[in-house]
Amino acid sequence: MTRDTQFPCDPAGVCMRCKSTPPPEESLTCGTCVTPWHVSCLSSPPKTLESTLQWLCPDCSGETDALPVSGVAAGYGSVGSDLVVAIHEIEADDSLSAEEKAKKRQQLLSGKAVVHEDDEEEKKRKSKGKKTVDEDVLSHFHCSFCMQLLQKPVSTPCGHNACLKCFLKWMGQGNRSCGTCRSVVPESMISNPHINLSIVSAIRLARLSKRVDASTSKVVHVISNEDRPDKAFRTDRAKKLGNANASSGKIFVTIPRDHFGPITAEYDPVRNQGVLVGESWKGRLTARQWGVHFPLVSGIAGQTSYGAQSVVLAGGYEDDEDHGEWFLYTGSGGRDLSTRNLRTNVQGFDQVFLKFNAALRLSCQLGYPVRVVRSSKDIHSAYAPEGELLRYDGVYRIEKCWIKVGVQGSYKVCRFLFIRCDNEPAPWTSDEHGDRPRPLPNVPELNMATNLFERKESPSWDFDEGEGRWRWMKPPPASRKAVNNVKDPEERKFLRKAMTSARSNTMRARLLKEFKCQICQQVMTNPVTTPCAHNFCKACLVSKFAGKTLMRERSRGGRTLRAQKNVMKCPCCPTDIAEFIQNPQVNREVAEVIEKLKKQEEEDNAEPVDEGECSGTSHEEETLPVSGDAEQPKKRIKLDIDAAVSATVVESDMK
DNA sequence: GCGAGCGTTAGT
DNA sequence: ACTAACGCTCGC
Repeated sequence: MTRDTQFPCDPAGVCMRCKSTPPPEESLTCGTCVTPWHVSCLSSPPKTLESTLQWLCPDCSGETDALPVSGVAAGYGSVGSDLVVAIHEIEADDSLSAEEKAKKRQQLLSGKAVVHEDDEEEKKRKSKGKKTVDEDVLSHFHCSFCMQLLQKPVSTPCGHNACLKCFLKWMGQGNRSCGTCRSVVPESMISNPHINLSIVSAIRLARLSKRVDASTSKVVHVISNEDRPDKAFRTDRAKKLGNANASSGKIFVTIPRDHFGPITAEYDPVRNQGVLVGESWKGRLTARQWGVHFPLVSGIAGQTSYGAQSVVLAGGYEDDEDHGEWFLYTGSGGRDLSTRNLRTNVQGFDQVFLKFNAALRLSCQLGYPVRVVRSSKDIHSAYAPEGELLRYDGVYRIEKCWIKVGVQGSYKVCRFLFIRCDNEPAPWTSDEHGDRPRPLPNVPELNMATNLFERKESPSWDFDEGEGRWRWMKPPPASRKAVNNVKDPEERKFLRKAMTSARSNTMRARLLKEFKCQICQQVMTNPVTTPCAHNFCKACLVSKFAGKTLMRERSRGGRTLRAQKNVMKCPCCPTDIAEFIQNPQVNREVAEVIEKLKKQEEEDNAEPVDEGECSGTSHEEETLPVSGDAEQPKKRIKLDIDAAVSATVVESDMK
């Protein structure tokens, strides 16, 4: 999920979005708040000279009020976002007045009308009297006039903050002093007030964090994911013991576990391309990391009353019959697991349409696309990948399912007829295009089948003749997977604590960075804001001009001339701040926020994390793989003549 | 190469 | 809480 957040340039002229310093020709100053912005980082930069001259920044034009809509479901046109659906629902509700609708819309967009769980969390937090970092920041930055959260904040030399509008209004009434303390405000600030960008950034960051909290806290596995290493790993101790799966790694895609259909680019923040047909992975752990098939052992991913999302063909069941574009799959269960060794196990009893088998049957009934992964372990299949790999082969639909007696003789197995229905060609073909609807194959064993089930309703995923591609003809099922997948309550508690702590730590660090003194580059102590809206430690600024007096005595040839004013340039810009230097006042609101953030940091650092609580997870391994070392899937390279010539880099699975 | 012996995850 | 699940590694 991407969030289109726009940021202006900071007081040093560095774009807060791309962190570069734009040259003057790429910098645009807002006509209203005189804030500089980096043109190439604007989502909708002005197109004509005229509009450039009258340009209003996203803050002043209200552009940022609109939350970007994301998370459009795969293949289902432009509809499908929960947010869009919710807004449509509000609009369609005749029982609401226009005003009520507007209010509901606003609540929705500001994240207030989100999940009940979060409300409960919120209540708990409030009852405990604990505020989050962002709440704390927001609560500090009130305008001294309107008492609302600062909008385009300006800071007076006496250290008080106000909205630009309120400030201008006050001055427009003929006042020449601070609305809070009645100190005189210099004429230069009245005629040319500057926005205090440090405060702007702090408020933006705090707001952003609130939004992120509200929108992601429901999908906990994505958050807890961040504590995981990029690679799945095993500890040395675990290896010695033969403990295969000490920990699975981070999930790189943003789909929930119960996501149906292809994994498209919008779910792939890492590469922004989605999972392509033909991509392969070393093992189940890495295949899981790219979201193609979540279970580590089970061949079927699914839920009884919801449907099955994916299957693996690994040759574990002798009855499987693979014809590439279609195959016969055997259900799960019915095995004698007494020795707990799955691969050597034999059928011990009949399979029934329960659990995963029921999930597959439901996907058959509703015509859902089921992701198919082939494993090189399937030595009987001509279509299995070579090398020790798992390969994503695209989506298939289950057309029929039934029960037959398995090849092992005395026990019944569930059978599923899978037919390919993907928009990308299968890895074993040289076709340019994906599948076209194909007739049902002849399946002799159907003559012996019992409990035959066929789809009667129209399939959810079907071929659109007009568009010439497969797509969701009915909306894909909304994800039901919301809550933490960590079941152990202790582990859950620990993760939750670690998560919130980590998140607020980052937020705190980022906020503190926004309050850096432009002279010592440290977080400011006794912050002062110049009339040109640059922030420094009081001590840094004063010492910078130590020894310099406001007036300069001049003498020539023994004669004393009229004293001349000393020019003292702001360390960040050419503004003369000599007057301000005479009596710089600490911006108390900024100071308080900094102090609180620092205090929280100290408290957190003093509180040791009990590692014992999370034994067996990431802390055992000494040599944890680091970020950037993420194992990316291999894309199978299609061999054409040109490629073959330069194919010294052909992937290992092509030998 | 086989299989013991373990591991994690998630459905129910 | 229980347990099934087309896995994984190491030692024999």
